[in-house]
Amino acid sequence: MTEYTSLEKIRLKKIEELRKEGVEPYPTRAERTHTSAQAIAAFETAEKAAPEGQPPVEVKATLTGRIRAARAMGKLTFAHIEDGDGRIQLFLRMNELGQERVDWFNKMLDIGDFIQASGVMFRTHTGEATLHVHDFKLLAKAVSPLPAAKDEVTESGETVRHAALEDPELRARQRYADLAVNPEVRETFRKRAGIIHALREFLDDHGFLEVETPILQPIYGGAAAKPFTTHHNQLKQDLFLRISFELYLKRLLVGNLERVYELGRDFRNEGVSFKHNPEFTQLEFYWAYADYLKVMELTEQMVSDACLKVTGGMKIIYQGRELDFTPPWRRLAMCDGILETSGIDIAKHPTAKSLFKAIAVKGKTPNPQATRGKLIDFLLSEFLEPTLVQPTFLYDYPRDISPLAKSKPGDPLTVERFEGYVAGFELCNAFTELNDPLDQEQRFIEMGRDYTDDEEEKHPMDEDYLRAMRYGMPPCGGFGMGVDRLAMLLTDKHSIREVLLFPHLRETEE
RNA sequence: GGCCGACUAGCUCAAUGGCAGAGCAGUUGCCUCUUAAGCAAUUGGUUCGGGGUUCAAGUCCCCGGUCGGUCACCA
Repeated sequence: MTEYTSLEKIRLKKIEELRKEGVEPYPTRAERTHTSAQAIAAFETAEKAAPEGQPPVEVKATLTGRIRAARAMGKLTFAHIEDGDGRIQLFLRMNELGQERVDWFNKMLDIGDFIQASGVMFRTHTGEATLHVHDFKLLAKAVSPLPAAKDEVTESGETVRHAALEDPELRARQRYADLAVNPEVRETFRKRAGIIHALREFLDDHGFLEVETPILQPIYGGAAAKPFTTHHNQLKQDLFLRISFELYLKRLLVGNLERVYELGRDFRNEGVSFKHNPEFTQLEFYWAYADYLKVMELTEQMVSDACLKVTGGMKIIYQGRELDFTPPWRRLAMCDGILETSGIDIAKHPTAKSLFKAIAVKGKTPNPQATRGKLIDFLLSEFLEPTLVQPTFLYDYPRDISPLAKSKPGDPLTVERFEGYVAGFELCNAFTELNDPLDQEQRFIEMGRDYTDDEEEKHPMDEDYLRAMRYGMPPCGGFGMGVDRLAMLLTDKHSIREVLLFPHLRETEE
């Protein structure tokens, strides 16, 4: 049973009164001729077209929106409504509406209600383009008051927000309220949509086919992560929510679909942090006859294209630092980067034991059980990652942490893999894909051995994937990117929660 | 999961261990160019939950919850 606050009870009473008066508080139909921005633009056009000293041609408009502010002055009322495009001021006067209607507006309508208002555009004494209201109608009554923000525009033109909805928990839990009162939040999600649109458009234009592969998978793979598990009752079959799209997309290359991509959700049953959410949006593409160098070039083009389309330029400010996405991005061999930042030359340490000692000398203590690859990964995150602020491709990774990547010719310990780093975190991951079925089978076996102490992260052998590869897979480059992280960069948000409409939150007692 | 911090009216925030407050929102008036409108009056509280110390707890202690930060985990 809903417990209503005193404010809500007052509004519920108003709803009762409205019904008694024969006014439907939730009418079925609404009309609108202009959005707020369109009405203002049409009025400004009319003003410009008018001859000197002559009044502009009358601009009639029917607007819809949510009441965000109201200032009643007896026989006169000013209000602001907000729609998807912005805000516009309404002007209600007893001369046109009669005292009774103006009083009714003030008494029965509240901030948060949706209304429809018709009238003629004019400019107030203070110069604001305003709708002079000749008729209005309630469209939807709000029972609960919005956690309202009030904006004050100071003389210097700055907007000061008063009593804003700021609590990050409440903003995430009640995203609808956050969106309703914080216009910049709506802008963030418009940008996010713009990024996704730009990525899709770029890949479509480059001949890639968008595909959809299973989210429910009998065997998970393509990344080292703990999966969510579920069960199909009728088939009595355990299933996993995918942790990546990789193995399915590469099967399609076997099927002669030469360029494929998928934009969708991955699920990983792991920690939640400012850059991790249990479900997140991933972009993967696979490109026959390309290698990781070609993928690098396509990546910097694709990301800079999205940046240009969404922000209007190649340079952005992220958390106070300027980042420049203009291609070409810096390319840095991982061993060089690690040598520069840590002083350790991994080429001189071919075994885990020797590398561990070298790290210990530097005063750091990684897990003593770690493989050589894991130790290199440790060096990477400990020393190198924080220095990778400008977009950088870090390339050539250790083989034993890259079971799906092809070895570098003449260097069996290294694979052709790169990761794109921006602002100190990983944005994307790509490699020349391993297409040798015998080598691939060997890698699965190696992974199984290395992870025996951690069953959940163990890479299961995917026999069907190997069968596909035995039919012949063209040489190819593959790519994966956390789209949420790109959205964080391009909207200047520190937390992934700010770019997810409904981020994962703990359950609350209701 | 560890550590640190926060949680008080619908919103934003105050309150040496000593009567729980302000602004906005709400309600009732006045007001025909306001824009955080103004003026006058007024309503509104399980101080996150539970336990303890004390003559007295929003404040101190313990347990729990949620959030934030950070570390760990995370190819």
